Amino acid sequence: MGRWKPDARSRLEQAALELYSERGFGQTTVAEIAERAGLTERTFFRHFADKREVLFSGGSVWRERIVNALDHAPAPLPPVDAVGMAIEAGAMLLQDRRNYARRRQAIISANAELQERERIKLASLASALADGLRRRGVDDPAASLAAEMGIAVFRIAFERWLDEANHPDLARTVNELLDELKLVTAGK
Amino acid sequence: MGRWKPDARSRLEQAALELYSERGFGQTTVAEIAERAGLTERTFFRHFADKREVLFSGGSVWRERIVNALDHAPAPLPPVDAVGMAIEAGAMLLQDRRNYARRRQAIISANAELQERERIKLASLASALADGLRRRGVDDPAASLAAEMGIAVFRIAFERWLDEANHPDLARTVNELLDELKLVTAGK
DNA sequence: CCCGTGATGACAGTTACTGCCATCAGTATA
DNA sequence: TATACTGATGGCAGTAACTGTCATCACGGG
Repeated sequence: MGRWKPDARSRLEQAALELYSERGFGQTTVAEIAERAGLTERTFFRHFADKREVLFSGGSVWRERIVNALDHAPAPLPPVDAVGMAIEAGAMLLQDRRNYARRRQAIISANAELQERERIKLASLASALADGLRRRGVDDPAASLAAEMGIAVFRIAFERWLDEANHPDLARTVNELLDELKLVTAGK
Repeated sequence: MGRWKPDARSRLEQAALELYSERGFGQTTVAEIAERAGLTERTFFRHFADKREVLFSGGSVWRERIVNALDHAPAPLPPVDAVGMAIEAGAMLLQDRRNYARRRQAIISANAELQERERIKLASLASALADGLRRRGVDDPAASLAAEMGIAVFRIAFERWLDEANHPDLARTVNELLDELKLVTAGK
């Protein structure tokens, strides 16, 4: 074994999740997280830019999956549906982690700063999706609009999937909401 | 005259805007803002919850105007168009303050923390719009979706209005983007 | 003339975050 | 085998955002 126990980063993530759950985000200090992970506060900030980021850095692979799915969506697909496919791909990545997602979301929902971070991450994803649409030849503002629609649909689908028992399938919920979106914008 | 110079709050807003413009948000301390306003740091935090909020608290009347416009929109209007009317009403409030809006937005665009705050304010407005739609008898998820669409349209319209000379009218830009949105969701 | 009220100042305390230097196991290299 | 290098960590001091608490004192009402 090396000089230090391995997986410092995941130990920090684990410790943070536990402490944020137990006492709440605001009542947890970074020093406490580091201590539970067997590290120092300074090391925490080497792995995560700030106290909030420890809950979000795991989302990078999820994001890449979505952007990648958009790049591989069939070319003739209209922008909204291409985005829909991408979001579905992301949904599948979450499908079998509902318990973890619930636990994490309970922490976020209880704290305004964490909600800010979550929103900006989704905004950044929307921006990446708009870039992807432009790579497909979609012009602005259609690209920006379709991307934002996709994120809005995901957010609402995710919320429903988490707190209602009758929405067991996230990808399916995304699709239903996408259809609903089309009805709503058609003026129904 | 009273014991203190009046308008402490607006003096703080003014000082903050100046300093954020001159040195940037991150390079400005609250103590400096307070000093320029002829007050103390402690007093700053009595007027604003945090260093960011000083740029956003003025938005409360704007928000009320929008929600109010939604409540007064013609009853038979489909949700998306009712939201569109509300956003237009908000747009008119900004129409003759493009210079101020540009200056403020330049500050926000240069700082991630400020973008987080801006996004969460818009998210909160979306939530208020969804509430308003429910008061009009619109069911979920149509209410949430239409509200989010309205905010997305506003964001993109606002951006274009600020940095392009050929979009001089914000309300008009909102309307154009709303039409574009309908085309996009229709699969065009 | 006194008394409560409200906006402010003063000050200490916590904690998120940063910069800088030290440490030292493992690895490559001479 | 000796030496230099690297990378992850610890330690520690410093800044600045925020909070709690108490003091001050013009103003208005009684």
